[in-house]
Amino acid sequence: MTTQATPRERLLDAAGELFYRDGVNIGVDALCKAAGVSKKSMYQLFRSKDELIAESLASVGPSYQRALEPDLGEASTPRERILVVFEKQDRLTAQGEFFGCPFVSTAFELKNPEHPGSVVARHFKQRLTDFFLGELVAAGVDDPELMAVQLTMAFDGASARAVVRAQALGGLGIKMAEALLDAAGVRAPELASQAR
Amino acid sequence: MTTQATPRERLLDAAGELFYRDGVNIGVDALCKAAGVSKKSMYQLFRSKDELIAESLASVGPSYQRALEPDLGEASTPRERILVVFEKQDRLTAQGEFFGCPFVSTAFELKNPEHPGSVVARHFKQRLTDFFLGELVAAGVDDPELMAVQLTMAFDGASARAVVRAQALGGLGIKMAEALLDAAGVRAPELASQAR
DNA sequence: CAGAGCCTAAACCGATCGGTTTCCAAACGC
DNA sequence: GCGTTTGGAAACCGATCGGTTTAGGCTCTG
Repeated sequence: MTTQATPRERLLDAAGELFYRDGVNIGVDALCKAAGVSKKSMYQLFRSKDELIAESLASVGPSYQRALEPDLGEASTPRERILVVFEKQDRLTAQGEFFGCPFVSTAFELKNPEHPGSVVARHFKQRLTDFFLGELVAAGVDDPELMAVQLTMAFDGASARAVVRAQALGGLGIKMAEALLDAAGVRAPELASQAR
Repeated sequence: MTTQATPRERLLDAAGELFYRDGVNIGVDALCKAAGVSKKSMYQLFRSKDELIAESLASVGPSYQRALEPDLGEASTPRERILVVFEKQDRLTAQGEFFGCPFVSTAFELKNPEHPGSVVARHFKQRLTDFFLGELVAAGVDDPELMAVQLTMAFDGASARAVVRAQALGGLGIKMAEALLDAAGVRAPELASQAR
C-alpha cells in the first residue's frame, strides 16, 4: 500500500521532491495527486501552499545535512571532515537529476526573502556554515568565521556550476575547498609532516 | 512618449527586468502590459514565451558583462582586473533588489538544461570564466583553466550568499577571490615587492 | 487621398492556478 | 452496533496561464 505513512508525511515527502525537481511553481493539484492526498486534507494540514513549501523544505533539511556531513568516524581530522562535504556534493552532482542545493534553489525561486520558505533556507545554510565553523575552530584557524563563510560560498558556487553546466563537478569543488584550506593553513597531515 | 523604442526593444527590456525580478514564471499578459506591447505583437516577434526568455537573457548579457568587467584603464594588473569584478558584484549586492546573477538565477528556475534560456545562461557564464582565464594567463598562473573556474564558482557562491541571506556581501566575495589569487601566486604588487 | 502595414486593445480559447466546498466511504472510539 | 471523525474524489470558485484571433487606429508610401 501507498498508504502506510500519514497524509502529512506523504505530502511532505512529495512536496520535498517535486518542489525541488520541478520548482515551487508546481501546482497544488499535481502535488496532492503525487502524494495521494486530497486538496481538502492538504489545506487542513497546511494553511497555504507557501506554508507547505516552508515545512517541506524544513523536513528535507536534516536529511540533506546528514547526506553531506561525515558519518561518525568517517573522517578524523577537521580538514578531512570538511572535505567530506565537498566529496559528497561531488557525488550528488554526478548522479543525475541534480538541481543544486535545495535551499539555494528555493531561495532563488522565491525571490522574496520574507517568504517562510526563504527563512527556512537561510536557517539551513547557516547550519552548514556552522558545521564548517566548528571544524575550523578545532583546526585552530586564524579567522574561522570568515573561513566558514568562504567554504559555504565555495560549496554554493560549485553547486551553481553543476546546475548551469548541467554536468557533474568532477572534483572541481573539492579542489577549490582544498585550495581555501591550504591557504588558511589547514594542511593535510602528510603535507604538514613533509613540510617539517 | 513611451514609444520611442521599437516594440521588440521594449519587450526585451521589460522581459529582462521582470524575468529577473519576478522570475520566469511571470505571466505573458503582465509582461506585455509592462512593455506597452500587445500579445499579438509579442507572438509575431517571438515564437513563444520560452524564446523570449532566452532572447531577453541574451540581450541583457552583454550589459551585465560590461557592468562587471573593468572599464578600459580602470585597472592595470591581472589581479586588479579580476578583483574589479568582485568589487562590482559587491556593489550590486549592496544596492537592493539583488536577485543573484541573472544567468544562474534563470538556470535554477528553468531546471531544464535544454531550455533555450539555459543554453544562453551557460554561454554567458562561460564568458565570465573566459575573462578570468585571460587575466590568469597574463599573470602566468600555473593552472589558469582551473583557477578561472574556481573564480567563477567563487563569484556564483558569493552571489548565492547574498540572495539567501538577502543582504549585501560586505566584501566577503572580494576576500574570497583574494584568498584564491594569493594561493595561486597572483600577488598584489605591493606585497610582492615587500616580500623581496 | 487611397491603400497597405504595423500596432494596440480586447475578446476568446482550453487548461491550470490557489483555495473552498460538497459528498460519501472507510476507520475509529464507545 | 452506532456515531463521530478522518480523508479521498471531485465539483466548484474567480483568476490567471500560454497562445490565437478579431477589430480598429495609426502612420507610412504611392
